[in-house]
Amino acid sequence: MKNLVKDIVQNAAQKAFDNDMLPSSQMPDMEIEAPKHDSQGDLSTNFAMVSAGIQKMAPRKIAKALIAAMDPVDFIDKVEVAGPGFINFFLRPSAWHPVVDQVLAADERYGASDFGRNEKVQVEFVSANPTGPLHVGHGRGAAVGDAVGNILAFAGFSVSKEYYINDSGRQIKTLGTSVWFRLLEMAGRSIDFPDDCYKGEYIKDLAGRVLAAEGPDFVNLSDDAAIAVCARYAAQQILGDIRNDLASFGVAFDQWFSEQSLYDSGRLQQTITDLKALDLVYEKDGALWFRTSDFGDEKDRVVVRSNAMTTYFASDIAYHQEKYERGFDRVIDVWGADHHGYINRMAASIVALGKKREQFQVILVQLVNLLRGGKPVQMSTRAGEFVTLKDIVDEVGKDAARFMFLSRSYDSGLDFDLEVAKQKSSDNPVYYVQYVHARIAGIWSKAAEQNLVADKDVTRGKNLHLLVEKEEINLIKILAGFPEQVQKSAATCHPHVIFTYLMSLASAFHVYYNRHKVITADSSLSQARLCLVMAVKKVIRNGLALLGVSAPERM
RNA sequence: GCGCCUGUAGCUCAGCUGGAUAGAGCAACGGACUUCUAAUCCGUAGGCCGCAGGUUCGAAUCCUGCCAGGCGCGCCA
Repeated sequence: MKNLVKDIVQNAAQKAFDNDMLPSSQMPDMEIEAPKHDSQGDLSTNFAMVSAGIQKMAPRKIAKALIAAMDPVDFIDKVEVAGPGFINFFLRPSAWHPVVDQVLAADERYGASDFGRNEKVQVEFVSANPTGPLHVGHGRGAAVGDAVGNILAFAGFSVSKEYYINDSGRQIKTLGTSVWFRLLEMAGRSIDFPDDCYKGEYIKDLAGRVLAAEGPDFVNLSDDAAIAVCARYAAQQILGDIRNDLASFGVAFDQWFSEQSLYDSGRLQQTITDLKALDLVYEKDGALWFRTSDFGDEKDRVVVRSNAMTTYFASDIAYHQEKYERGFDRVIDVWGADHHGYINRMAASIVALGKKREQFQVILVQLVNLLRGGKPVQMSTRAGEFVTLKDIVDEVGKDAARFMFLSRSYDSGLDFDLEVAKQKSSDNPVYYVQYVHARIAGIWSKAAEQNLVADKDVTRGKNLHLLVEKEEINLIKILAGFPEQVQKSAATCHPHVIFTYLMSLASAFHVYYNRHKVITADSSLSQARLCLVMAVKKVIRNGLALLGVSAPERM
């Protein structure tokens, strides 16, 4: 619709120039948009205002000339100049009816596009260390990363979702130590449990499982050997739990990438060799430093410590190089806001090794405030007391949790109230939207009982010309806007755009539902309305799917 | 001290690649079920868009400086 109107404007501008009503034929960078108020028409363009400089004329004069040059079009009711020079188009209902056909025909692909031109994008998210269960923050990161991946894919990007497993290094050893000491405690030894070890209950649980698997003689092993066994076993178990929790949360990764594999394959050593060959590193105080400050970082960073161990940063450089070698044009990392200090050095390393800055993007997800009935839930990671993602999914359900995580821009902190997320009421936005889907399903089953619709798989609308009510046209306008919202969401990597869209579509439907009966005595009109609400149902489903939320037939 | 994010209705937040009269939910008050699901809808009330400058025909939106809150500034990961 917007493109149609744009063509009309451009043709009129050309014609006005040909007739000497406008001095220049140069087209400005105009916008066609839906105005805020009904009195301002259905669509509006700022053509005249942005042309003022080109035409050297007052905007309202340009607008008048343009309208005068416009050919009459059957679906346009009237065109007028308003405000500082907006040109407002008032459309007839018939202008909007084809949208319903488009939705029904495209079905689960309605809203999809080739906007991304198949560009290969990798989205890496969660990537929590396998040293403990996922918590609320990971939940928000998981919801965001997964939704961004879905949205980019829907918008025509070739997307791969990946989880980076930090299964190497000190924290895994700490995990092994933690389990080992708990195990010794169980075996009756008196142990001073170290302060820097993990203290959660799950560690004791793991210790019990190791003991059961290895047998009573296990406690006689040397510390080093036992810790290695415990570490391997515990990391494996925890990773398995993480996979299960994410699966329950509706998140599926295309790839799980092990940090340890970078050591095993020699990829990490290769990266160090490359850095030396390119003179990007130097030695100081016995350590090897990367000249990241030459590429926008605040200071240089150590990649090999004076004890010959590589840093986490070194693994990450190798890992990101490996990503680009796999052919990704763009790499998106989803990180918690507390890691923002890491962005510049990562970006610097990527630029230093020959990629463009735009090929690396970090989505920083701000922190989650977990509340219960408006009061903060006290958590202490150190003491091992925290609400896990699994706890939340068990308590409020996958759909409510995901919808809540995606309801706000990740640039803002998020208040997540367990009581609200659990409520099956209007306080809870997920039901507001899902209810639309279920209501329409209900209407359709009633219609089927009355044999109103012969074919449930409608691929185009019937009697659409009968849709003339204000609420019906409004609904169709919103349906027409879905593809654009998907693109906006993809272009900005902001899933809450879809959330906001769904809320407005759901609201428009509820208004319509309360004011008009879909099934009436008039079977032709009923059919037309059934097609309209079916289109709404499909768009709700498509939008929810992007956010990883289900669309129930019944509630 | 430096960096990132945030500041919009009583509360939680949309709107931020500049446009017309700044929106929604919750909370408050008053209404609507013999009807396809009241998990809904309608109405009322509620605003120096943190403050001060600047750019512009036009600023919640862009720039600068303040103020306030959150987070971060390791040869940790």
